[in-house]
Amino acid sequence: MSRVTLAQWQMLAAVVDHGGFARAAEAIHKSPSTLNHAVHKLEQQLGVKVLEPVGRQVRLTEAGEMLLRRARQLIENADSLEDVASRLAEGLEAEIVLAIDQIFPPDALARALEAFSTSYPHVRVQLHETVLNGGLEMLQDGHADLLISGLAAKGFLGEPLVTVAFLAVAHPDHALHRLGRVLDLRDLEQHRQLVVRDSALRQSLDAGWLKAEQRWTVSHLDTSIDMLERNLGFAWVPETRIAEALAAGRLAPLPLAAGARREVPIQLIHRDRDRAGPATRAMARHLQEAVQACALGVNA
Amino acid sequence: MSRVTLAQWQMLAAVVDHGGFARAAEAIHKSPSTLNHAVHKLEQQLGVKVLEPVGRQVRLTEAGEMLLRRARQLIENADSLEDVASRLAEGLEAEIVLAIDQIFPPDALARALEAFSTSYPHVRVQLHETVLNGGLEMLQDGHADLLISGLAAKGFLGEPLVTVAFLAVAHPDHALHRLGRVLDLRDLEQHRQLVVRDSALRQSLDAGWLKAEQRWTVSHLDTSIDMLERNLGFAWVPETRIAEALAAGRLAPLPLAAGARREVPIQLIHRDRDRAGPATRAMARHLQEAVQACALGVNA
DNA sequence: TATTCTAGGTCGGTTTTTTCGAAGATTAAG
DNA sequence: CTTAATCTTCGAAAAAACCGACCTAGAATA
Repeated sequence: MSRVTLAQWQMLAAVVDHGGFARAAEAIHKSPSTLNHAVHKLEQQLGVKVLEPVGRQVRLTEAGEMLLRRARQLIENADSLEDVASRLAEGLEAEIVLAIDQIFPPDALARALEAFSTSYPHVRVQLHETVLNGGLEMLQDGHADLLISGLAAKGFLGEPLVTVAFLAVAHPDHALHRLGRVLDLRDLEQHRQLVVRDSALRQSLDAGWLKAEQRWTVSHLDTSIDMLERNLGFAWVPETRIAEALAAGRLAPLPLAAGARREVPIQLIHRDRDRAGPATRAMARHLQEAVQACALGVNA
Repeated sequence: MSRVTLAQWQMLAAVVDHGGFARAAEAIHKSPSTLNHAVHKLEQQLGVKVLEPVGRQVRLTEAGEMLLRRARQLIENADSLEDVASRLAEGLEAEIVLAIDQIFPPDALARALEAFSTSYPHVRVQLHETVLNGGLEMLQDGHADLLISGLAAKGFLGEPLVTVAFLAVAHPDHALHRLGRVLDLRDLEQHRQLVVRDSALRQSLDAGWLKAEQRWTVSHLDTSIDMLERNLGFAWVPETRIAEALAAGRLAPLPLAAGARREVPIQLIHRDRDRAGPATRAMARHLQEAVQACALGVNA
């Protein structure tokens, strides 16, 4: 089982690129005989002539041309691999774990991830869509590098990111709308509220803000919105997520006397800001920028 | 400029795959200390720890996992490269040159090329679409490995491949059709004939079968058919190439007294059948099979 | 035609790298 | 506390890569 080394392919490439053994030797700081030896050994190992004499020079054979073309790719891959390693050596993370609360606008998330993936194509991203305490739990257990949440984490420093507006809404045909008047909390308690289940494993926070008699708990915000549109209850949901449904008349805001709109400040929280690697920092920056870009996009 | 060798990556992979230095050493017939040295040197060159001790064994670090995943690809590419070389050593051609007369059905050609490319993905194919003597010239000059032509090549052995039926056709509104009667050659001579230019560089065969007063010569059969559909003349063209146009009424066969239909036997000719490499032989076989498959396809 | 210059090819010795076996250190299990 | 199974370290031996000097041959030149 003979093995051609990368160095051999590189030397062959050098000879071809610099047009001769002598020139190539100078370029890569080797002696001509070294190159000669390496190429001949390569030919012997493969059983294929890659260079043929023409006049007093050499040029690639047909087979050599084909092999070298592929060998160049191989060399490039090897370089790329070492490049990745060198970034890793500088502290770049191989993987970063994100805990993002479901209330965070998906547009901004997608934008941030896209920007991140172009700067750090080799860093894997693990994305957890959390709800309330679920995100905090991941942060506290050290299972997440970054958390985006509407809750404050004790003992962690967060940076304000954006405020998400929650709107109490229901289907236009919902009984609460049929009342045709301003509503108070007593009215709401008579009807079914849709809440999203806390994703925490240990201590689940009670996510309902109301003691509605009937309550359905779902795992994902999307499910909740889907149920709203099917007129299965009412709920507070992020305004940006239902903008289209409101415009199309599939949902309508409830005319509450107070509290129809809740502004929840969202924070970006590092597990350990000082020890965060470059990828984590970049991801944090991209998330900030994405939020602002989306805000501008809405205004424009 | 430190260079990690393929062997180093392979040893790392072996340690991981066989679950330890000792086992891996046995598997690849090296001593454990060799593997240890190689991996440590790798780590030192990259500046990254790839293995970490856990108990009395080792396992991949996060970074190591990522790097090894890519390294495996690299190793596979290198193996593939040497594999290609070994086939080359056995006489496989790096490139085969085909001279295919334009009258050869494109369907069959495409089918053959597709089949060939799956069996010999690394062999480049140079395809020359020739006309009449042009193909013979390439064969005689040694510029083509295989020729498909309707002409017989002196001094070369050909295998019959298929017969192509040529039909004299013109646009339905063409003056020849308006005559409304059976035509003879005198009639044709009064009108413009479209002929395809011989692609030979040295001795161009006069491709026209008629001494029509007006003649347009084009380089490609497709151009000729296009002109026919634009009612710019009449011509003999392969039936299979205009089947659709005939069915759609864009073209109509000329009612000639004789010679409206010409059967031209097509041959497959090797430059040197005995010395042909495996790729050339395979290509010849695929061409034969493609022709038969297409014939069946038409019947089905 | 003879000369000279400029390539690649060859050869022996030197230096570097790789490899190995043996001894040391560490940890899980008995 | 011993034992067995790991990885790790170390020095020497083997292998290889490397170099410089010399050889050979084609191409340009006088």
